[in-house]
Amino acid sequence: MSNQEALSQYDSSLFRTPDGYTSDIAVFTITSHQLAEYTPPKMTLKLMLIKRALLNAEGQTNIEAGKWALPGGFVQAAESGFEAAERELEEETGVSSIHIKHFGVYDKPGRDPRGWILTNAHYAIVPEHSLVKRKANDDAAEVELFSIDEVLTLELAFDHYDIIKEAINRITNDLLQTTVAQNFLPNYFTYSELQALLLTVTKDPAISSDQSFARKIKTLPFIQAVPGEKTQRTSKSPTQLYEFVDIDVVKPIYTARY
Amino acid sequence: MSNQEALSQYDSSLFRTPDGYTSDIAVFTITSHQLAEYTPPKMTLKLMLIKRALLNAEGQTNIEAGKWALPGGFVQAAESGFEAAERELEEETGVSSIHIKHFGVYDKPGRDPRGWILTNAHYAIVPEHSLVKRKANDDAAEVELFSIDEVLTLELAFDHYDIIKEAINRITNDLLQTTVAQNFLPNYFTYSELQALLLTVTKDPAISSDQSFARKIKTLPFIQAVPGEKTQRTSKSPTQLYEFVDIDVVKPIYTARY
DNA sequence: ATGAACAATTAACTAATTGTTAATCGTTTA
DNA sequence: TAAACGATTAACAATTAGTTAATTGTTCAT
Repeated sequence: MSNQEALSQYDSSLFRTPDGYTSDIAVFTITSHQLAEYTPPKMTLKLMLIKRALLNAEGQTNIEAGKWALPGGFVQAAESGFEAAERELEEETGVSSIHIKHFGVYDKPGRDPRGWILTNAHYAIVPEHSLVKRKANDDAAEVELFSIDEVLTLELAFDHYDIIKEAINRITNDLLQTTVAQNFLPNYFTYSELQALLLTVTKDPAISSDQSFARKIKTLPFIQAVPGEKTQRTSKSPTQLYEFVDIDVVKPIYTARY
Repeated sequence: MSNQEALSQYDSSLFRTPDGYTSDIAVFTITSHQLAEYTPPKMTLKLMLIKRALLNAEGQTNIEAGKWALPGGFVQAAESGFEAAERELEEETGVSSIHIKHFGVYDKPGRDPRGWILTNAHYAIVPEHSLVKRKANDDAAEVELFSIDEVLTLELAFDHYDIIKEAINRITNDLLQTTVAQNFLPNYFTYSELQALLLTVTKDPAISSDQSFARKIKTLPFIQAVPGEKTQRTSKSPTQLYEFVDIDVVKPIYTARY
């Protein structure tokens, strides 16, 4: 009794199967405003959306045309949903080998009027400069960055409201509870750059106080100073550069201070 | 140019679609050994697996027969993957309205020899007593609980090794960084019961020290003492009972102590 | 009754960390 | 040459953590 034997008896046409399998990507970036030279940046977390074109590549009326949506597309049989997300992100923004993370599946019956279509939701973190060379493809009429506050007020396609809401929630938690922050920063960064980044998603006084945060960063086991490396990009006096150490940290909420 | 018009032009038979869509559930429970009356319990985190039967319901050779696997099954067109997980968990264990959480999709090409079959991975938390009345269904020859250490040494079906590894990782993190622990405990619990639970996934001295933990629990904003409620189930002298308060907590790793 | 046993709780103390304000440093620029 | 300013260090009181020891409340064996 082998798997071969079992396989010969299996026939997927006996029951209904999905009509489509897609991957969507919430592409986050940080826009960094440096008000003047030698000052720390002010950062804002932004999400990239595309406006769905009126006509698709075949010249037919496009589904959910004119609404804002996450970039994405159909998964091919020879790839995983994750690989499809990588491919589509590359097609959409020209960015590859970047941080992408799966965070959910959206499959509520009726979510897509075309039929039983499932989507994998991912979020990606890309540096701002890589979005400059983004190009609209056939399906995407416009591409734009929205701040976290404004994005949920837009008219969004399909169930992308729910997906985006969860994406924002997820990246906020991950930024604070994991070391994904490193994907928004250069390899070597100053304490004030990391601080500016974290302040896009929290108001914790332990982070917003310069003195406390500068003191704290030296004790974090997943960050280390790079000996001798300094920069002047955030201040006139040369500032110590730090880098992430590749360990993963899980800190219980039961031992934190409140 | 309406969605109607666009829909009439959409034909999913033009491209290949998945051959099946399933949901699997990693069912965790805590087995609680109370060594004697009036003592705190020793707890162990366990995962429920089923041994795949040699023949399926139709009397045909079953796929991946004889291996240990996560319970699960096909998602129906009228339900979401999450609802399918709920339904299957209920069929498998008789448990409903319990904590279930989606944590990943497994869709690597070739993962299932029957074709392009995707699975949604969930984990569920069920009280130990509910697994007593579990019943084997047609596909499941045997049902057994395995400790976290031994489960990864078994011969597992499909890519369930990967799924289980991630499930363990996820529940460990969630137990420490969220308030899911409440799903393993009675509504009112003592500090030593919560402590025993957390010690199944961490060795943090701040948790393993009775004195520190008993002092700390009073300051946690998501746990409160239930006035006047005491129990003797963990000690001869009546012990204060606590309950979870329904707020969610996100504590940055950047402000923790190391 | 009496005391041993034991989990829960409190006390007490030292060490470490935090929030805060103030001072100092290094460099640019007017 | 000094003002400006971010980075860094100093200093200190307040809080918290880790630890050991003592106390409390109850059961149970004698």
